[in-house]
Amino acid sequence: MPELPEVETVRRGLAPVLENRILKTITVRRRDLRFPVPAQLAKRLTGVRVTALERRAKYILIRFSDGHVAILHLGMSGRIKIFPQGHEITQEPHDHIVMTTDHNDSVVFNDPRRFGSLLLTSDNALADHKLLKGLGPEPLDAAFDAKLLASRLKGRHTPIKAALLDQRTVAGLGNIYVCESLFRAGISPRRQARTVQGGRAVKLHQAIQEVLREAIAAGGSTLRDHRQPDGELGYFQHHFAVYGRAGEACPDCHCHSEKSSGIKHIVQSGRSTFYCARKQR
DNA sequence: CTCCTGTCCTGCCGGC
DNA sequence: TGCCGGCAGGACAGGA
Repeated sequence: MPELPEVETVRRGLAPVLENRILKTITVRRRDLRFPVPAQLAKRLTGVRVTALERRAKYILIRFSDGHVAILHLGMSGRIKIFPQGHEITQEPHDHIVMTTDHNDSVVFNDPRRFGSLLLTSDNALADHKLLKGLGPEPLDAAFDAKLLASRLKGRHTPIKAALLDQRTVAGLGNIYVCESLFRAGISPRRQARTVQGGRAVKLHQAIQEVLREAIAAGGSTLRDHRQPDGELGYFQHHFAVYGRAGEACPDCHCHSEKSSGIKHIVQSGRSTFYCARKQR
């Protein structure tokens, strides 16, 4: 589920609840997530103050005053629920981790498919952590420009769709926002990555940043289960130009007519791709 | 190295 | 109505 905009939305919802708070209780109901939740996690973090919530790619980093850093990934179906102090905590299936702060707010990590993970490291080991080490640039950082994107795509003999899904190229894009970015840039998902240089790289860079910024502003996209931590729905899904719209006409286009059948749905490296063959080359 | 496929897990939806 | 196959927003591990 969650790509960069959804993860950023979760981070923003979580920050006011956790920052500068001491974790009073941490309950791990299921440890067998994508990676086992460290057995000592609760013991290490209980009674420690949270100093900051950050995001790197699709990871949420929870920093603690003693140098610990918790690395949270929501996988495909992970969700964060917040129960403000005084509200009844309703339990649901797949509530794997529950924590409560010294303000009596509760934070619940729910993940039916258990592709998510919660790991623990320390500030000085963070940069070298195996999950973070190979990640490409943050797409919304100033350091990420068209030139850097082009250099990351140079020489790559894989479709641009696959290259952008690869977190080592740019970190944080997933299936939806890759499709949407390629549409906006007018680039076919089947185009060889190495041919996205010069003007095409400029357009793609701009499209990626626009799509991500707009999606964050909309609180992310809600397909099945993404909600903001306060329960509000994200609404960027209403702005999808191509994702999930096979057979429809794409915006301002005559791709759906007697002679063409609208937005195409193909499968690339095992994932659905949606695009307009008329606008994307 | 790079690239591609299989795999983990549960829930839901459409078709028969 | 009920069952079953296929598919889902991710990304690692391992093979070619």
